[in-house]
Amino acid sequence: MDIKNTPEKLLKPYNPQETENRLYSTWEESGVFNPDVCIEKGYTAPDAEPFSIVLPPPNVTGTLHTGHALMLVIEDIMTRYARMQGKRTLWLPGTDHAAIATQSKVEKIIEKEEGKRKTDLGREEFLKRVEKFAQDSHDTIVGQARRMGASLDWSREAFTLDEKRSFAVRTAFKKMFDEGLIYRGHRIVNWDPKGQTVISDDEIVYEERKAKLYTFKYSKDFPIAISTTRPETKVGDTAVAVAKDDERYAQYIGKEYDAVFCGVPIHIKIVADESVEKEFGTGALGVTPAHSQIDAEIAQRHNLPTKQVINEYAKMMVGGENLLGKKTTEAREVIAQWLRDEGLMEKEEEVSQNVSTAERTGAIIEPLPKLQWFINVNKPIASHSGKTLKDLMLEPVKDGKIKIVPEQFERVYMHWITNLRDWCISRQIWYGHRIPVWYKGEEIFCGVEAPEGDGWTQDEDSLDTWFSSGLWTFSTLGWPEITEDFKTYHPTAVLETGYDILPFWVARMILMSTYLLNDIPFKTVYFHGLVRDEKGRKMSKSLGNIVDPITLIDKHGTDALRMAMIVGVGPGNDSNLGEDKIKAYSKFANKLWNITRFVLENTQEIDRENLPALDTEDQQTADELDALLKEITGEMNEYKFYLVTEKLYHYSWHTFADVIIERSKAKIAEKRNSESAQRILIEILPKLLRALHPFMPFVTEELWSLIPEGKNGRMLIVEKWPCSL
RNA sequence: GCGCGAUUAGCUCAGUUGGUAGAGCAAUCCGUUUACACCGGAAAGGUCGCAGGUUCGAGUCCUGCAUCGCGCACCA
Repeated sequence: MDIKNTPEKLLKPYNPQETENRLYSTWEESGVFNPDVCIEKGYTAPDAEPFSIVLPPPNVTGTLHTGHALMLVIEDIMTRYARMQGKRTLWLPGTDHAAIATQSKVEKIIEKEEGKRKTDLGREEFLKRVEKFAQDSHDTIVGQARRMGASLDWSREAFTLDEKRSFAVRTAFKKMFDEGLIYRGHRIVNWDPKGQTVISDDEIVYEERKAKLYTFKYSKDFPIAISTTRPETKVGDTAVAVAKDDERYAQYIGKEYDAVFCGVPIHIKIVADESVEKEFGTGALGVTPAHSQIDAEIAQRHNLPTKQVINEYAKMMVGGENLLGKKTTEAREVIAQWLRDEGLMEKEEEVSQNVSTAERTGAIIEPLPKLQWFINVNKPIASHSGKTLKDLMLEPVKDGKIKIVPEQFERVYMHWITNLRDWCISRQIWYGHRIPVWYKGEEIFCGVEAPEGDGWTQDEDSLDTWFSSGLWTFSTLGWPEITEDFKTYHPTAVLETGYDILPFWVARMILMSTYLLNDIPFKTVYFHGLVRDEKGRKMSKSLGNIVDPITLIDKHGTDALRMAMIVGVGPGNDSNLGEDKIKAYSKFANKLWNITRFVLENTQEIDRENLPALDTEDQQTADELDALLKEITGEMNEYKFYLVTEKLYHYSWHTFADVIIERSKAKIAEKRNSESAQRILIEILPKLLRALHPFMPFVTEELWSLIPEGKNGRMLIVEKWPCSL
């Protein structure tokens, strides 16, 4: 065979390192990631159906991990597929300032490197440092996304804390404030004594620990014994609650007692409450309204006083020298010893209990009464015909306007919304959107801009980061301005993210969109699973098994990593990323390379203007491929990429290469229907490259540039998908 | 406590609407160096967690159980 006309590079194995960055630049410079350019250049019809995805913005807390890599791969597949279908396709990038996460990361760095605290630097200087860190992280992340081959429209990039998004946040806040959905109130909140801020229920991580359950009486003449793992809070008790129908205690209900508990005078009323279980412990519950959510609710029902005994630093606020100023853990021991000494202790038993800790700082949460901002999820909204935010969040999923893939997460979503409590949106941190509320004496002003006149001070708190991310599908498109982009691309087609983020983010986007726009934010939610190591363990710093996706790319190429992450991994399923699997697909890239070489070398003399007829055998082969393409197109539309990739892999290797190409060798050598054999080769190859492009964009684009279809036509990225259903 | 998922070849996992099991990796044997050794061919390997049920027929549907994992709640 004449090798002269074979492109030089095909004579060596496929080299992703030489190819990938070059091709990404070619795509980016040609502007095809931008749907406007695609229309301008005639790749997309001006009236084409829009398809949009907003990138779940990675936190600017460092670098991308394998979870991000998976997200980029799946969304890039969706985007490239839509683009090849001729849709007006936008995949919009951005990053998230991630308030608490970023701030605490920078705090840790400053403390480690300079031994300073944020208060040593002051708000302004500290924020400068955070912004510098955020900028660096952003640059890293953007570079990494490019390495993944992500066809994101960088010209539209957004940041949750930039000028436009801040304006959207203030606009949304004011609307909710004016309608009474945002309120300020004293409530028991999750206080993080280390981070010195409130956190939401979702930022709590439960850790199982061993604890001691103490059973005792407040004093010798107190009639009922109670149990607790936290005796130090008992100096703040104002009642004992028992079950209504508990005969043991019925005679005491309504009575009041005075006692001196470890030197602190307390006044206890006995009440009957429905939340008390007779069988648990002694069947009596010491009520500490200031330091327990449940107790606060009991206190409210019975009009009991609230007595705060623990401060923001988790230290005792009451008692004599033995208690005052002590940490809660120390005070616990002091009180336990006092109970033993006084002969009040009835029982001490080891129990295991779930301790609430803060996700970011690891500190044990101290429930405290605090003045905070909340979003009321149960208030009927006049502008939405009396529906509550909860209703607005439930409806689109119930009605099927929003589909969740895989389906089982719909129930998880419903369950979560149904149990939703008011959302605490204020945080005592510096980095983030400052609450757009100003005070002057008794006056309060809420506005998109600061009020006119002197003497106003802005609220010190900032907003929960999820407030701004809730607006993400439309703040990125220019809202509150009604832009062309907003009109074209909202609601977005798909929201693709990890299932662990469902309550945090997905629910909040639905809340914001349905309330502010009267529209859904996306039509489909696609959840991907966790990426674990090859042994199925969660990747974690302490295990030292974290894999950097960029290292894998350097070693095996982006296409190989992408395939390894997709093949056989259904939506919502966790996957194990082993290097063997990646190697297998880097071999596959090379196999495609050699397939193309063989086809080019063996079909050079064929007359493309005047193609010969196919013999029966090859005609059947052609029909089989069309059937396969039809099948996988259906699966693409159902997001079953794990099946499509497996089938394409198998077809390319074990049908096209092992059967069809092997057969053609014999036919060409024996001059038996050799023209038919050549024609089937040049028919199959371009179709395969098109179908594989969303998954393996680099090697397919490179090969496309070497075959006549690509040499004489457009880039593969803007070519047509090989099958229309 | 409530809910969800998993249990298939040595390992990691596929298996669309029920028709006597598949892939990758590993291991065995044979072959090939003019598309590709990042190759080809062959053989081997499974009572599809357990027990019932529906059915002509169940990995697939139903019930119960076991083990593992996850989420939510409780945690006096």
